[in-house]
Amino acid sequence: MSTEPVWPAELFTDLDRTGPVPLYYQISSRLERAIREGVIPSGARLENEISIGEKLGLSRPTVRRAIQELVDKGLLVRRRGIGTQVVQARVSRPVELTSLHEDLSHSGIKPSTRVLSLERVPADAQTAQLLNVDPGTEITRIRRLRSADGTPMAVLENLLPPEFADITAEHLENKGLYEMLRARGVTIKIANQTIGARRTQGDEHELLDIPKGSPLLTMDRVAFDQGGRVIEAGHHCYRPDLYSFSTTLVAR
Amino acid sequence: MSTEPVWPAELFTDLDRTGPVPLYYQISSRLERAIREGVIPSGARLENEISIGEKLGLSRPTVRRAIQELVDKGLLVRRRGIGTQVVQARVSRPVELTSLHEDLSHSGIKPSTRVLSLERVPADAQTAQLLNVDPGTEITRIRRLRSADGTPMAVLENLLPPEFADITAEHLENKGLYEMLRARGVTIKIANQTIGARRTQGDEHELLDIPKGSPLLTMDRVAFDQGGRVIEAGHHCYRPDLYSFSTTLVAR
DNA sequence: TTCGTGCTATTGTTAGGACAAATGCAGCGG
DNA sequence: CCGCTGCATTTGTCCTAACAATAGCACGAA
Repeated sequence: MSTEPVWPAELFTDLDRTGPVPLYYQISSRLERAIREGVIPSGARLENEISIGEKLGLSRPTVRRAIQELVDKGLLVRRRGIGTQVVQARVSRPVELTSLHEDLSHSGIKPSTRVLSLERVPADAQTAQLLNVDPGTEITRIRRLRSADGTPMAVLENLLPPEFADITAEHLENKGLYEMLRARGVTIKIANQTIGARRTQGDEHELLDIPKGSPLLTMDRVAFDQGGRVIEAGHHCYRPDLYSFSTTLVAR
Repeated sequence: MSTEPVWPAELFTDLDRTGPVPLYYQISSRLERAIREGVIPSGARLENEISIGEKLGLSRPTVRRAIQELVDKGLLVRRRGIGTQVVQARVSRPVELTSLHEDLSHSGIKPSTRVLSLERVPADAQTAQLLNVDPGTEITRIRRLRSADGTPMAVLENLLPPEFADITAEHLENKGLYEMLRARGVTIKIANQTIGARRTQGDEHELLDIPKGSPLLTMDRVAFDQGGRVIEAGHHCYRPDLYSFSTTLVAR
C-alpha cells in the first residue's frame, strides 16, 4: 500500500475475448513487452495476482498462468508471502527450436545459403540407426554453406529420411530447411542437441576461410515430430569467432 | 476402449496427502520414473486426464499439471482430440542449473578438483561491470582444474563478489563451488550461459594434457540470485573430446 | 465411391472458491 | 534492548465446474 507502483495504461486496455488468442497469452505478451522495453523497470514489484485480475476482469488462475509463462522465461521471480518481481538480470534469448537461418533473419542479418551438394545415398549402418530406417534405404544428404553478410559462418550437413526425396536445391537456397519442412506440414516437436568442439576436417577450413586445423563449434541435432518419427539429423560446424550459443537457465 | 493400455499398479498406490510434497509432483515423479524405466513403453497412449484423476482421487487440474511437467521435459506429447502419448525419442538430460561437479557425480564418475589459485584482487573495469560492483572492489578469483578418474577435463575460472571473501581452497577441493554456495544459504535463480569454442591459451594445454593450440569448448556463465544480485561469473574450458553439452528442446 | 455432416472423445481455456504456507511487521513481554 | 507471538499479505496448492476447439470415425447423401 505504501509504494504502489504506477502501471502503464496500455497494460489494461481491453482484451480480445472473441479471437482465438488465449487471454493468458495476451496478458503475458503485454507484460513481456513492457518488461523488455523497460516500461516496467528491473526490480519493480508487480501487484498481487488478485488485484491484477480485478483490473483486467480476469480470474486468478488466468493471471497466474500468464505470470507463470514469464517466470519460466526468467523475466519474473515469485516468492510466496512477498510478491512477484521483475528480474534484474539481463536475459538472453534461449536456444529455441529454430534454425540458424531464422535466428539470423530475426537479428536483422541477411543470411545466404549455398548448396554444396544434395544427393540421395543408401544409408549406412550408423546413419540408418540415426534416422531409424533400414540400412540401405535411400536417404537425402545435404551439405550447405551458410553465410551472413557475405562472410561464411557455418557448414551444415543434414540427413533426411526417404519421404523428403523430392526437395530441390532451389528450395534450400532461399528458404532454409526448417521453414521448408513447415511449409510441407511437418512440425518438429522435440529435438536432441549436443554441442561440442573439434578441429576442422577435410575442406571445412577452405569453406569457412580459416586456417587448417582451427577450432570449430559443432552442433549435432536429431529432430522428431509429435509421433516420434525422425524428421532430420544434422551435423553443423560454426566458426567460433562468429557464432556461439546463449541460454538462460531458470532454477526450479 | 479397444486398445486399453494396462497400467502398472504402483502408479495408483496411495498418495501422501499430509506431507509437504505436492500431489501433482508425486504423480509426475511416478510417471517419469515409469517412463524412464520403460514400464510405460515409448509411444504408449495414456488414459485421458479425467479417468486418471478418478483412479487417483484427484481433480483434473492436478492431473493436468502433473502431465504438463512431463510435457515440458519432453517425455510426453499432448494433442487435443487425440490424447497424451509417451514420446518415442530418447531424451537426454537437459542442461541444468548444476555444476560440472554434480553432473559428474550423478553419472557415477568420481570428480576431483585441484585448486590452482585462489586470490583476492581488485576488480578491473570489465570484471566490475560483470559482477556489478565498483571498479577496484576486492573480489575473489579462483582457478581450478577438474579431473574425472584422474584425467584432466576442464579448467574452471570463477569470479566471486566481495561477500564470499572468506572461502578457502580446502572447501573447494571437496565440495564444488555451487554446493558450497548452497550450503551458505545462497540460491541461484537465474543464469545466463554462452557456449563457444577457441584455441588453448597460456598454460591450458599443459593443464589439460593436450597439444598447444588445440580446440577448447568454452562456457561463460553469470549466475544471479532471486534479487538479481550477481553470485558468480565463470569462464570454463573443457576438453572437447571428453565433454559436450546436451539439451532436449521442446516446441511450444 | 467420395464427400461432407454430425457425433464422440479428448485436450485447451477460463472461472471462482477454499485452505495452506511463507514472509514481514507490529506489538508485547522479558 | 531483544526475542517472541500473532496478524496481514501474498503466493502455492487443490477442488469443482463449464464451455471451446480439434481429431477421428461412422454414417448417409450425391
